[in-house]
Amino acid sequence: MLADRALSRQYQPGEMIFSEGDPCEGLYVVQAGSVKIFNTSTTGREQVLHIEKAGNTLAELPVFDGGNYPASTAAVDLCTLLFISKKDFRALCLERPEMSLKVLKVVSLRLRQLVGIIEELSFTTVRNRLASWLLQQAREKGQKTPRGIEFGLSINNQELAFQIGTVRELVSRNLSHFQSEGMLKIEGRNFVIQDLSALETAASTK
Amino acid sequence: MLADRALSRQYQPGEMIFSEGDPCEGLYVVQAGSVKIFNTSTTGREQVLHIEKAGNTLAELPVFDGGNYPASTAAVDLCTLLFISKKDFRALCLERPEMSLKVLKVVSLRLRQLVGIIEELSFTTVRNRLASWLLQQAREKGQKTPRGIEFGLSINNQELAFQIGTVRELVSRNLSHFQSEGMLKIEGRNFVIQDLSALETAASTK
DNA sequence: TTAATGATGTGACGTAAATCACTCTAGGGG
DNA sequence: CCCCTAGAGTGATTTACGTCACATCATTAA
Repeated sequence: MLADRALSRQYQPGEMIFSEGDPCEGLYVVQAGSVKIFNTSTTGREQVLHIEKAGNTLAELPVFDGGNYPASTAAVDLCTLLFISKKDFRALCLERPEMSLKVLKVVSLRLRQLVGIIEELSFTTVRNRLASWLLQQAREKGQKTPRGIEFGLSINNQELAFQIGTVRELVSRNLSHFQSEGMLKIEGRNFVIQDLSALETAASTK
Repeated sequence: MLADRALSRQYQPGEMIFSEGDPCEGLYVVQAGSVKIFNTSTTGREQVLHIEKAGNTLAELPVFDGGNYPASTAAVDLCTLLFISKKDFRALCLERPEMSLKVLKVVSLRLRQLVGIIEELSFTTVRNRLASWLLQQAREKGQKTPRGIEFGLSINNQELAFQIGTVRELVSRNLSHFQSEGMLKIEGRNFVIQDLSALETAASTK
């Protein structure tokens, strides 16, 4: 069985799992916690490609095309990852064809997300992307209250900036704008969306 | 056999094959000519994701995750495409496991390219990307001559701009710069790279 | 209580990018 | 032969972005 040969390991928050350009040994399954996949610029900026939570796989691609990892991955929380070697996984795919289709589905979804990121980077402003990001958070974990839609944030502005492809300062400034325009209220790390439709307008490109 | 149920059709240069958001019916194989896969902004700009030449497949992703096409595709040249329905292709993958691995390899490569585009859009300037693009062309079809590395271009500046995610004017301006810096000579649609290493410097982010 | 640390908010500034508005040119069709 | 058009080149301008510098605030450690 596969699990016999798989290797489980724990990573500390912030710890690197692998770096862009590293040779690919196999793929990972996130068992607990969450990890971020990202690129780094020479000046220290980051562009987050994806956040992967428990239950999902990670780095499926280089298993099949033989190349190196195209991006880096680091633990966000304390997390546990299961490692499966390239060889074992390929064997499994040949043995069970339906497994391949599942992997294809995962990879397809990822491709779709990357296309979305490219579209955003090409055609939208930081303001647009930040508004979209807030709406996304609201959808995922927002609570409807009399004051609006509320949710808490576990990351700082720096990390948020990396997720929408910009820098800390612009996040800070644009959040201020949203507040002065009355569509958002921030208390510490608690966010209240007061005017959803205004935020939706801010998220759209026209 | 698969070919029995597949449908071949010819497309005129510039003709749309499908548009972003269209429901996915199946995938295509490029038999002749080439197509471009791209996104469009509300203001009419384009971002080319990939150019697909004869022999390659197209739109594999939505076959497996069931979503709509995430980008548009149009014929560049006069070209012929073979259409294979979603159902037929999925059946084929289950029947022949090694087929799945091949598709996975293609999709992985595509993913890798998209990550590359994101990295470029996030961290490089138009100048960098244009230099990279010229180097890429030189590698693909450049001829070494006494004057340098020569190649012809079949597309106009507008199309070139879309491929590197910018606008016509910036391409024109940056090509002028490269010429006045002595690393490039343009005669009509014929390009001569006179100083390769200078162009490589211009392509790198430092 | 104080010092130190990390995150945030913001003004000022420089630069790259996009847009607008033209001009110029070459080539094709009438 | 001339007109028309598509593509290219280019100045002027505006806007968005990123960087630097610094002040503020909260939290923690000493």
